[in-house]
Amino acid sequence: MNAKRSSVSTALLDWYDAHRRDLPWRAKPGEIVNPYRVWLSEVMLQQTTVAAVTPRFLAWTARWPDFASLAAADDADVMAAWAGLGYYARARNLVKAAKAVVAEHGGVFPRTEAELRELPGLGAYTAAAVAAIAFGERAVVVDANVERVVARLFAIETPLPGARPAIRAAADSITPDARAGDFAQAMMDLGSGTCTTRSPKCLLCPIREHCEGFRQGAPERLPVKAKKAAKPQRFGTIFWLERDGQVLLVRRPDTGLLGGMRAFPTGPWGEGPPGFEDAPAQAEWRMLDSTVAHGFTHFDLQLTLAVATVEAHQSRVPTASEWWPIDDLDTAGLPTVFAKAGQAIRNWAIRRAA
DNA sequence: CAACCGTGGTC
DNA sequence: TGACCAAGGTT
Repeated sequence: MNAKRSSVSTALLDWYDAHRRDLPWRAKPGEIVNPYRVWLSEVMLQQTTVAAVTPRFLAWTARWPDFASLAAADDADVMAAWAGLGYYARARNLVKAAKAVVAEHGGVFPRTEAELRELPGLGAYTAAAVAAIAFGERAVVVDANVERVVARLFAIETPLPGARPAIRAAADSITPDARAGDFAQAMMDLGSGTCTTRSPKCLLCPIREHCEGFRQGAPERLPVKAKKAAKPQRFGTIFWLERDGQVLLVRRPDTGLLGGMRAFPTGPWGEGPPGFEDAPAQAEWRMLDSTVAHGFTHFDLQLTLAVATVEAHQSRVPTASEWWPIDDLDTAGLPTVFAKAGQAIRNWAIRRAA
């Protein structure tokens, strides 16, 4: 083992033993690791903060505690349980992967990085993290925390994403053969609490003396990142169709934006001014004055709200739709953009009634 | 390989 | 307060 690998990993693991965070998916020292919980937490934590994941992880594991229960779960229930977490392909892939574990692996999670990589929703990072944390395999685990720590430790100046190969090689060079899972979690704890994006707490860092970025001064400028393109603005209309205290919901197609989620009917979102063309039924549509704004990863959306009421007998509506009690709308599992719109319309109705 | 895919936390 | 960001994956 090279000298830097040994000294960095030893210092970091000692620090981890003393300062590790107590998280619900983390086995306590001496406790048996549960691979299902490790996998689930890793997927939930993809591009998602610990603060947002923690309550959702607890609720999810209470309802679906293992691969078998998740593989047998109702799709609509799973998607509703994921509502608000974003990147909904993760939920669709969780079910697919759980079914594959039951059907193709006899209910036992594969333990090598290569086998894990074959399951839907497990990419390079997650397969390595599960192999290391759940099964103790030596794997090079590189997430955004590790990228930041390593870019500073080795003073890598190449901008992301171009620096990925060099960062991965550097991470490999400091990953120990033993305790690879603890090492990965130590790097992530260090990155999230100490080697933070804006103002790293270098005086508290256990590997400061090995850090080239610290030695040079101004480690916070690393890693260098390419500038992001401005987000385009799009417009759309959503349709609130009410009938006898219920509102019409549809299920979005399984692919694409908000795929597989319950939603209000809506036309395509584009440049044009909003209109009534894509209404789900013939009715006296009325456009509300206020709009709802929502930001997605790669565009900003301004939604116009169209409302109408129909009588029970005139209920010619899309086939893949359902009437949902308005008073129970919070249980429908709507993605945040539609939850916002629904709340705005209910607020409008309350003001109007007053 | 660059575009697509969400949302809440954080300062 | 808005801009940036987070335990990324898929196509």
